[in-house]
Amino acid sequence: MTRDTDYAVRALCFIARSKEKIITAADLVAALKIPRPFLRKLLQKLNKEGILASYKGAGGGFLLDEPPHTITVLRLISIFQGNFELSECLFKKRSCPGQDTCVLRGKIKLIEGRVSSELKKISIASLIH
Amino acid sequence: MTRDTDYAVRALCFIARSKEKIITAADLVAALKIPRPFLRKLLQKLNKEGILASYKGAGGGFLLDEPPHTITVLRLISIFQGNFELSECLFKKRSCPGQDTCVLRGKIKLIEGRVSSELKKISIASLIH
DNA sequence: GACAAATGATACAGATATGGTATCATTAAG
DNA sequence: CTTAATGATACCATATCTGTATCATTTGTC
Repeated sequence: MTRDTDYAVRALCFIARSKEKIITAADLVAALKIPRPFLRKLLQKLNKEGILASYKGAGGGFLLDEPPHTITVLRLISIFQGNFELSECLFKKRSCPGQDTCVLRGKIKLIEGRVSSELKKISIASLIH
Repeated sequence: MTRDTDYAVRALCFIARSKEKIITAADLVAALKIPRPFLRKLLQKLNKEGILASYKGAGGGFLLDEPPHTITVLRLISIFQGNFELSECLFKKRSCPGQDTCVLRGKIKLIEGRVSSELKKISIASLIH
């Protein structure tokens, strides 16, 4: 997990806890000590993904735009780090040399699938309870 | 998995198959089309780890120095990519802000443990059969 | 309407890791 | 002695990660 994802989890947990109340970037900086410009970028991304609603101008800020149980860690990872993959085939176009690599890749994909489904079970809701 | 690890798996499978026969870097380059200097660096590392025995000079090359079933993918990953971790705590020294992160980290560690034990089951022996 | 408080958009920068290259030293067989 | 091999190292290009800086836009309040 990268810092993006980690910060996002913490920010979302904080926002989810303060139900209804609008939260500003400044609030989050104060509470979580995340570098401000970094946090802002990340909040904007969450907004574009439809996870947060944003309100501009004085009195503005952010609110959850989805129920906390639909926001999973798997999803956050895929937002900030691209699709979750433990291993990627190096031979997209070219022919893959021998079967060993593919045997390995097959086993890894299996593990990957299990991990994905575990990460999908971890939601913001499950973290704040 | 990085390219290092991937190449290492393929190289070791190749070497494991040609039992007894000494294998040179040139053989591997020809068979697996891995960039030569990159491969050499990686073979040296496997040698230092005791996985390969090396012989210098004309007629030299590499041999397995361990039975294929003790060479696991988990071990190769830890050699080339450091200890296997899905997520790392960002707050080594400083106090961790709130419990959410630790709750999350706990769940991730659990998944991590399962993945590790799966990766430990995949050995060079299991790949060449 | 002016001002202040907030987000939106974007460009830039430093550090680190990854993937790969180049070079020279060392060893051993013939 | 020459040639074929590995050992050791230093270097480089690129991408990603983490973070900074700046300006534009919107909105509430006086």
